[in-house]
Amino acid sequence: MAKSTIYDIAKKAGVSIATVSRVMNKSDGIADKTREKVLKVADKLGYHPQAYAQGLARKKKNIIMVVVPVLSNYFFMEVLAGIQDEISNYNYDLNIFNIKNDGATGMFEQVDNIIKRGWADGYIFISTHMRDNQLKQLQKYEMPITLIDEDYPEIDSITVNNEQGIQIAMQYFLDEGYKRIGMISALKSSKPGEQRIEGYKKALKNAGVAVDESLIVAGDSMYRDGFSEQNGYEAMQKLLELPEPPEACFCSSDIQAVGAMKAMTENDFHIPIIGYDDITISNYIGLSTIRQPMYDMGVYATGRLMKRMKEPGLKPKQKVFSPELVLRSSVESIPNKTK
Amino acid sequence: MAKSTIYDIAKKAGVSIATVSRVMNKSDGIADKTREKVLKVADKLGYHPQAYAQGLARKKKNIIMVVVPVLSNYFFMEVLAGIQDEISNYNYDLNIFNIKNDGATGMFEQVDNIIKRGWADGYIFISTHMRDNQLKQLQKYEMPITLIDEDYPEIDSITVNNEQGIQIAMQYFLDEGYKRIGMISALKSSKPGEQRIEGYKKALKNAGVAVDESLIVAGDSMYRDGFSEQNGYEAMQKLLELPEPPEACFCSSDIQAVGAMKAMTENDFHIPIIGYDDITISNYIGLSTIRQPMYDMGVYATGRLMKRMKEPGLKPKQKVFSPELVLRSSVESIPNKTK
DNA sequence: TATGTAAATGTAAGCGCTTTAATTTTAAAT
DNA sequence: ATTTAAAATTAAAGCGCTTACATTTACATA
Repeated sequence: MAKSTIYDIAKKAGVSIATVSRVMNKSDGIADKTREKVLKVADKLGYHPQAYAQGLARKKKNIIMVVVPVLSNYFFMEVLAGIQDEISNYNYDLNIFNIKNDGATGMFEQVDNIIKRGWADGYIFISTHMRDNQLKQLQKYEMPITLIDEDYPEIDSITVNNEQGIQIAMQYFLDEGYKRIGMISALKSSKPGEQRIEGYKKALKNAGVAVDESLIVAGDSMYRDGFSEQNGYEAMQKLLELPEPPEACFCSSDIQAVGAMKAMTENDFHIPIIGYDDITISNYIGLSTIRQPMYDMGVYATGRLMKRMKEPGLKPKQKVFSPELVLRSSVESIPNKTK
Repeated sequence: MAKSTIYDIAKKAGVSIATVSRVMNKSDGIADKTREKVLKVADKLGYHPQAYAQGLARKKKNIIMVVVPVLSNYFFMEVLAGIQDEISNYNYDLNIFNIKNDGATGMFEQVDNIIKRGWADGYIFISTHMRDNQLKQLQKYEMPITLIDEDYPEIDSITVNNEQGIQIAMQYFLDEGYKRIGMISALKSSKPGEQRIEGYKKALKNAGVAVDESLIVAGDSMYRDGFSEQNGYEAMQKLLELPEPPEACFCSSDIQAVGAMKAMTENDFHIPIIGYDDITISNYIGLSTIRQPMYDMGVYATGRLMKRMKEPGLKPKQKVFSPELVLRSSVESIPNKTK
């Protein structure tokens, strides 16, 4: 079945292409009889408007594009679920574009190209972690953009107050009387990596506790910037090998905490641990965590983008969600053999 | 910055649009001097070819589209990671299209529309579970398609021998001397749901063990067709409430097994359990499982699709991967209080 | 200097659709 | 039977690009 065009339908139905177009677009001013005739032919020929031709002729693509640096990641999955659910309330299709984080081409260049090429009517960028001057550049394309997990004053953005999140976790530990608190970081040079380390130090300082740099560790595998089970596993190994292991541990992500817990089990040495994110699984494995409302962030971001697409003049808005401490069995202390 | 077209560049550079087009496409037969001149202007005006116009003019979009019914799912994530990595070896962009599984519009109608609209040069459908006559329909669009996790003789497909997988797991339990083996299913009416139940029964029959229907259970929450932690949790609750609980348990997916393990912990009643998939986390929580080479499936599917795009005449090929039993601590028996 | 050839560039048609403005048809009003 | 306004339809331009074909230019050869 060679694909048919609007011309084929028009000819076969004995009308002009304009009429066919109108029928397909459900625009009115078409006699019922004509509509039926056209529809019947279109159906028989398996006709459907070509997305690219439509996109060119209209100035609209009816596409929202979400750009993520990596797919296999819980955080993105949850956020995407929110976006997905919310977008189904509008007449837009969702396209996910996965930019390569291979260093060969920078994040920015790729994002820049995507926008320039005009793929969609609006964009959501998740955790692309671009620099301010780069974000500024994007802005001048005058395209509706919403940022998730990063912010820039002139673009709509959705973030979580990370510093506050860490603060809460650390405060809990401090209140419990722990002073030597380990910190499992990820790629230290990544923006979220940096932020969390900073928050950790700040919390300690506020409590008047000296920072012991040796308690801040990351694993060696840097796949996904270190936000992986393996990385957490390696990091905890290191912590436990310390002459004086920490009494408790804060972890930059739940997924790393999963690895860290394994390391503890294997070494038969358990310290209270708190992760970050509250991915679905955490609830099932008893992992305490700082909850980020990932799903809600996706929903909110989508709503905001839609709004901006309607009213481009809107003043940029920075939405900051608050994290929340969720306590589960992982903070119960289990008697350990003394080292 | 109003977006510029090829005409703007041509005018400003004092050449024809054909020349600009040639420069942008790196086609040869362009004097170095001209190229530089054009490039400079293009750069200054922030020009980049419009994807939709290009797609229309050429007949090629340089896009591979992966269609999935749901995103927040480990299986898809892993498969996608494979696709993603493999595709980066070719000059194609990856687009993920997420069809809504809301019953309002059937899977098929959505998939059909996507193909008809001509979004991409090739498609990969993951777990869309369409019926044979529907798949047959798609086929006549003569578009390169590869199926993952479902098969149809006339379309390239990648699957795992599910029956074999269950067989292996059951055999292990039977060899260990268990006779009352529970089966945590998912949505029983789903294609994979059915398959796994069938495999379970077959394995028992082969071993001459009577099937006890009350040992085949699913949870009540049917979000994601029951392939969720919650569903597994509920299912295991049911199993443990049985007058005579099973001695071991096979689980349709790792993610359900995670929930099931929680139920066991809460009830302080442990039986050996084997999941299905081998998602990354399983290794870290000691979950035994039947490994599906998800990543490899993604890689293979992509390679196959590329090949078909080059040689459309290829005879359809059904690739079947073999599953593998991975034993971890979850099959160790832990003494339980007698009920 | 005239001529042939290859390289460089330009012209214009066309990809499949939308949409404005113009035209034709229909039906209501006189 | 006319006139007229409204409804239905069509013609044609244009969306931004590619590309086959035509034309021009540059240069070597006779």
